[in-house]
Amino acid sequence: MIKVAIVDDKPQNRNSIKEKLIYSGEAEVIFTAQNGKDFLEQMEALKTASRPQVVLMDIEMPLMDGIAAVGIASITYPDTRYLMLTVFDNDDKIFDAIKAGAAGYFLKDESVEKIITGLKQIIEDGGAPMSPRIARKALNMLMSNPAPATAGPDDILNVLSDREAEILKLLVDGMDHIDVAEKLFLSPHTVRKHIANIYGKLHVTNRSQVVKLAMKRRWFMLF
Amino acid sequence: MIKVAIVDDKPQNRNSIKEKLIYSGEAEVIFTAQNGKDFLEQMEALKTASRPQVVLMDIEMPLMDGIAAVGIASITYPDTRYLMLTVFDNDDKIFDAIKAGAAGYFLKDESVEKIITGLKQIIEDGGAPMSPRIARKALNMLMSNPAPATAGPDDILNVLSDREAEILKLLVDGMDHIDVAEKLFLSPHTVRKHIANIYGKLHVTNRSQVVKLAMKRRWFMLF
DNA sequence: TATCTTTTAATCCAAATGGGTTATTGTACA
DNA sequence: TGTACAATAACCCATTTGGATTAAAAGATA
Repeated sequence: MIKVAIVDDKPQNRNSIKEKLIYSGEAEVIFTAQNGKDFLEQMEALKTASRPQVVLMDIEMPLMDGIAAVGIASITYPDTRYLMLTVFDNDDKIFDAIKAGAAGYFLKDESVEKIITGLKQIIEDGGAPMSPRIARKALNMLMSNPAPATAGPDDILNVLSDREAEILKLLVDGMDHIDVAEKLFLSPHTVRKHIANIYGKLHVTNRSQVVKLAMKRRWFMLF
Repeated sequence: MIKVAIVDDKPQNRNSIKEKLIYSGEAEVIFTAQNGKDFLEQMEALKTASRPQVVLMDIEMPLMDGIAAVGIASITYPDTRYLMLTVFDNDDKIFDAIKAGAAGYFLKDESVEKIITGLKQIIEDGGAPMSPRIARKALNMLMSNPAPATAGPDDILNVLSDREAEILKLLVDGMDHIDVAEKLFLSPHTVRKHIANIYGKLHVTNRSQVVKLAMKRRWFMLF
């Protein structure tokens, strides 16, 4: 049973979706809310374990709309997934919602089967219901803000030597060249030469930039 | 004029694309290369400012193929964008190339207009040419990559003042205290005082540690 | 063997950094 | 109206850092 919450300002919408989900026997409706503010208050009142796994959230609502609510909730309750409810598939607000932290969306007149399939999918493999057009737009956004997980630890070793990679890892851990020298039984001079070579290869000019790059590319997953 | 490099093992392919681009008057071909290795050597020989903005890269080539080349180049030259050249739109290797760091691809028999449009787009708004099918696949890959987002009681703005957060962001971008002072019209003394306060609040002792922490917690990457 | 790369180590200098301390101004809050 | 805090700015000092250059030894490769 998938634990779901429904947020919509129109009572008939809430009830219609709720009944569909309950009738399917696959989902259980933890609570319903009338707007973003109401939703956040009800989430706060619940214990962690009893919070919904998925929230179906209308975009346009009074007091606090769905985009604002997702923006907050996706930070404060990151384990819950957020799916928007919309009438049009080409709504620019869908994209705003994805930026705010929504995983995907359903059309309001979607069949029960499609909704249930989508819910299962998002719980099981994280795949979110989304049209190719929106997917494309979201991807562009992710790609322009350089990508996580494109280059793994293997790729960095094609660029840096083993020793350089070893030293870079220690730099990322916040050590200075003296610490590194002691840890690796090297002269501080040697360590500094390696660091200079690393900067050259990665085209950065200081410690912050190289740490940022290494973290962004997730080169050393061991922390 | 968009600065482009072309990498393809077949001379007639290189020339055909090169002439199309030059004829359009929109792009300038910085250099051409025969394979991945040749490409990397020519990149290394160039000064940063004169490197291509976009590289059109064939996938299958002798010595070093396009995927391996992009894997390395997207790390060593992250400011350059990489677009693959392929015959088939459903080639699984396109997906491998995207994982390695490519932004998108062109079909080899694409019209000049489409190529120019694609090049402009990638420079201006980061949008990469890609079919919806491939986009969806790539998006799923990126989305399944978990988002840590452990905000809450730890939320950055509850700890740091607005000014401190502003300065921290610039530090993460690799600026030193002089750069920050100029950017914010402050005295370098003031900036250093803020930095010291940030370190104190976050319990770190140097630049690397604070950059690592900010990146790990994703404080300044709302996506 | 000759050559290349990696790793090691050193020198020099100028600049940036970290760790203290002190002090003035402005704003918000009780 | 006083007090707290944020933001501003300055001073000190020792250490770390970045950049440039040189060079020796070990290992791999052709």
